[in-house]
Amino acid sequence: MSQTSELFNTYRKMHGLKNTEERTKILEAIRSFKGHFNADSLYEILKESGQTISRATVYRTLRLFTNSGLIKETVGAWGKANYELVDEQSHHDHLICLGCGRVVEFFDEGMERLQDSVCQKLNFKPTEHFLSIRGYCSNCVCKEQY
Amino acid sequence: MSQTSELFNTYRKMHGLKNTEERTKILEAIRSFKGHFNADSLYEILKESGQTISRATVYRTLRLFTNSGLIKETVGAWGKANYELVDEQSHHDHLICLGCGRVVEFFDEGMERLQDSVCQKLNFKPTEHFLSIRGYCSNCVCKEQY
DNA sequence: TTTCTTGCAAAAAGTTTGCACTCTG
DNA sequence: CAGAGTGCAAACTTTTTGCAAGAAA
Repeated sequence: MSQTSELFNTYRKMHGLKNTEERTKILEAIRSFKGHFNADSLYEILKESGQTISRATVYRTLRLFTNSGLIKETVGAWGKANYELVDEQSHHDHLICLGCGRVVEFFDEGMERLQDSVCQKLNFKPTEHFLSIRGYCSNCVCKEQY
Repeated sequence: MSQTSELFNTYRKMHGLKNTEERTKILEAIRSFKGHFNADSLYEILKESGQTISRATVYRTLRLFTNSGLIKETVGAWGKANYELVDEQSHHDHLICLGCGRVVEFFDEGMERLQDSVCQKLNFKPTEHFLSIRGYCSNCVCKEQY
């Protein structure tokens, strides 16, 4: 059994919650879908794979998974709650487009090194960091309103 | 004239926008109200001071101020867009010590430049960023062995 | 006078909830 | 069987938009 499933099962048993087909399917969808998602995109992914689960259940399950530490809310664009699978292995930073809402993950070696050197200068021993840059992607930069 | 007003006026003239009482009042309210706010709290603050401005105008003005760089969206509470006044002087990133919990603010010119160059490389036009580094400060680094 | 702004009300977008029915343990 | 979970639809919250009237340049 996978690590994420265990994490959830522990939480589930601790809280007297039940194992249902819906929850299993939603977890599978999240794990097969690499990257960021929100309630609506998850709902659509499930629907496309022929497994329609009501929006209400999707929302309820997202809250449940968040509480159990399986997924986490991430910094996103406007208005919507954004999530990603919690995965300590893969570090990346985020570009968040305020135009289309897309979140692009990136990794820049120079940035990592510079952060280390800044830490050294400040006598700080880093263990992890979180960097998000908001702005407009190439598709949206020209459409910027107002 | 204040720096923030100038910032907005420059943007305003560049885009052929007009100066209105509503915009002035909203800017004043934001500046007198230290801290984070959202569309609704701003609407209420204005209403309490006897200057009711329609919600539509509040929302439109917030978008305008955001685009002009006067305020910025911040990582905030659920579901709502959260804002704070942009203060160029006090832009900083965060070092968060996992030992003592202290948050050290820092600013590194090279880091700012590198972020811009990464964005350029990825064809992304940045408006703001958040960087937090977790780790151990010099006081705590020696106690880290448990 | 021309163009931008505003308020209103309606609509859209995102999320939550009550209820009756269904399924897990 | 009891307690949880689900779908549906309605309700709610937050934000956007069309339009006619009003104000700035």
